[in-house]
Amino acid sequence: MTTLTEVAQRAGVTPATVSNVLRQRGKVGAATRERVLEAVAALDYRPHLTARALAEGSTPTLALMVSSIANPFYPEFALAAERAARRSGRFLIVCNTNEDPVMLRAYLDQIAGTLSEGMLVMNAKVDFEVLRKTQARGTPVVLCLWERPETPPGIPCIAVDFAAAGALAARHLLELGHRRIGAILAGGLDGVQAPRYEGFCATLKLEHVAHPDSEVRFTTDSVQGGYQAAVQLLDEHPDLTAIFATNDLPALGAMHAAADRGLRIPEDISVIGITDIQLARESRPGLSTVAVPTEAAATLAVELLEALIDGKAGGDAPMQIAPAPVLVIRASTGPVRRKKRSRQTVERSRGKR
Amino acid sequence: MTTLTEVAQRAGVTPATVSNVLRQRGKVGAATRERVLEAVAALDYRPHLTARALAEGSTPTLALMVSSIANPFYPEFALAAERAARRSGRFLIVCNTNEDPVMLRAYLDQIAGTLSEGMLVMNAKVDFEVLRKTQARGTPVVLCLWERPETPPGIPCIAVDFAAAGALAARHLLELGHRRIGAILAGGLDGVQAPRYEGFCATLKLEHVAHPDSEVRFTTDSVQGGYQAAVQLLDEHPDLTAIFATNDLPALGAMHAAADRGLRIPEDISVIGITDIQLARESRPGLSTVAVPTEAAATLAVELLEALIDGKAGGDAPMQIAPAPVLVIRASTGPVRRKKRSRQTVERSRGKR
DNA sequence: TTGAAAGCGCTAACAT
DNA sequence: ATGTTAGCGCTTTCAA
Repeated sequence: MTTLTEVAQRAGVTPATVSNVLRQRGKVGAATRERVLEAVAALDYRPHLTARALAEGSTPTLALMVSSIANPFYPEFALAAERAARRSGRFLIVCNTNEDPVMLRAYLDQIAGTLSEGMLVMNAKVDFEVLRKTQARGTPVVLCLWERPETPPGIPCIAVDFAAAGALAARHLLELGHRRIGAILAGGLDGVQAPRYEGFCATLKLEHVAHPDSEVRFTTDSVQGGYQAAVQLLDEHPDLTAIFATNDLPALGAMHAAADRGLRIPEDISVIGITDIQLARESRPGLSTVAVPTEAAATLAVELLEALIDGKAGGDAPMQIAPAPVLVIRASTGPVRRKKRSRQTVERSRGKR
Repeated sequence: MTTLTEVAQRAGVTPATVSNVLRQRGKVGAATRERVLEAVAALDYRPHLTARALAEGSTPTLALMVSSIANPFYPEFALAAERAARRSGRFLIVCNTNEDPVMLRAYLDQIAGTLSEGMLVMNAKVDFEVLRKTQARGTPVVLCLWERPETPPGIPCIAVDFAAAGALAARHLLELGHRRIGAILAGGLDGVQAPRYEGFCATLKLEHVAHPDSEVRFTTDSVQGGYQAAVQLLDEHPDLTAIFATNDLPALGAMHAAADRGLRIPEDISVIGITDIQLARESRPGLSTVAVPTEAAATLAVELLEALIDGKAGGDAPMQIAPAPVLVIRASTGPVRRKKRSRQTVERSRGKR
């Protein structure tokens, strides 16, 4: 490994001078500058970022904590976050906590403030106390996708109005004439996706459309989970004309379930999700969904974190609201058909498939 | 931020002693040990990994260069790599080069040997010279998925026999009776996926099954690309009874194309891919594919890199071969149906046999 | 068993 | 315009 000192020796100057030309600090004579650059090139020198970090008191990296890279949404977010980080010359360390709070804590303890200057947290269930402690120790923390804009968590964060997303989905289905809509909630009533369901319910209520508890299913945030939930819903409520899922993955599963039951989408049943992940575009039929501002939220999160790092904002920085979710109509939703499906139709199609 | 020195002061000892108890070096009296630990707890001390790295001459991180996190295969690989890295207490920095060789170079230049001890490279098109230079500068590099086991690249690597994967796919289709098989090659004849296609062709040839050039399409490694390629193939060669794609994403696209054309899968047309990404399991019908040993390759890659870092292996380390790909039969492939095809078609396939 | 001291590679006052 | 000096926080001989 070549060091600054070696470059300095070869160029016949001191390390300080080399550092100056490298950092573009100016105040270096053109001649020496030349010699230094020549030496740098000749020795194939690369600055040692760790040493620089120690000397400067900060590392050019940000850490992103995700609960599960397996979920296709995270890579999309991570990609956007990395782009934003690179804009200010920072690297991104992706840490996968596997939904494990212990792992999250371990990461926070180990890399916050040492291997990285700041932490982006996307974890579903996080103990805010742990985040506050990290913050108190001096490393800025930003919660990336806070789902309740109406109640700031007391930690710097980017909020996304997920309730509005749920409402948008509900409104879309209502406008298409649907009145019997099954719902699939990934995670449960106390989970991070609950606000989406609340927004959905509120809109139905507003329009005086009944939505009995028997028409909701709680499941995991996966295609698989959505599939099973939809199977139950479809079997127990053959009069459903639409299904709303709080996330695209389960919505995709619901589409599969409907197809397996011989139901045509959207003629027999409409399906809508939330997020607009890449897959939603690529499914057949294309999944109607409510797009969440992934890119914008990631950019805002990085920018907020950087502001905190640079001291331009404090731990009491106001919550920032990401752009509003927008409805994306594809082929999985359509007007309700007058001629309702009868029990028999269902049985028949089931047998056929 | 609390430093070692502060802890030492509070415990009434020197930094060296604190370091010793923290590193479990033994040789510290039980009493002082107690006091030190107490001070550590009281001050909520966390070692500064950057400082430690500088003092020790190495950072506990590995970098993984991927060409595009957007491709769902990479997160799966990254997840496995991270797990393996954590086993030895290392963190993983994920660097997205966006298929851009300049970005790759920039990352290599900046973080190799400073922010990370070693580099895992998964990029499709890499300039080996750049990798060798990095290696020469002292930072180990491992190529994660070398696709030509028969010709080692001269850089430490994990090889996956992709040609065998292509052969397996071909054999499976042949055994089902298919004789007219369209192929979709993501990337082109000089791309990283070419060996898969070569393996496929070789097997067909071995069985004397014709595979004219007009029945291949080159496209991008995406659902979209596969869709378009399949549309062409299907339109121009209505007698095709199966489609082989060099990767799961385009295979999924091909399934969509077939469905859009009113073809039933696998009754009218069989589709098979390579890799076995999560999506292959979740598609409808489930995609038959040839599973690549993602987890094993990632683990091997990390272990090889760590061996290089620890000096247990040199830059001339032998190429390691990952476990052989295995055929995964799901619902997208089935026996050829004679009656579905035109008379002419049947005769033609018979004639070729 | 504990302490003192040197130094990892770099940066940043402060001198000259 | 360039050099000198003093660290950043930690580890690690080598002494005591």
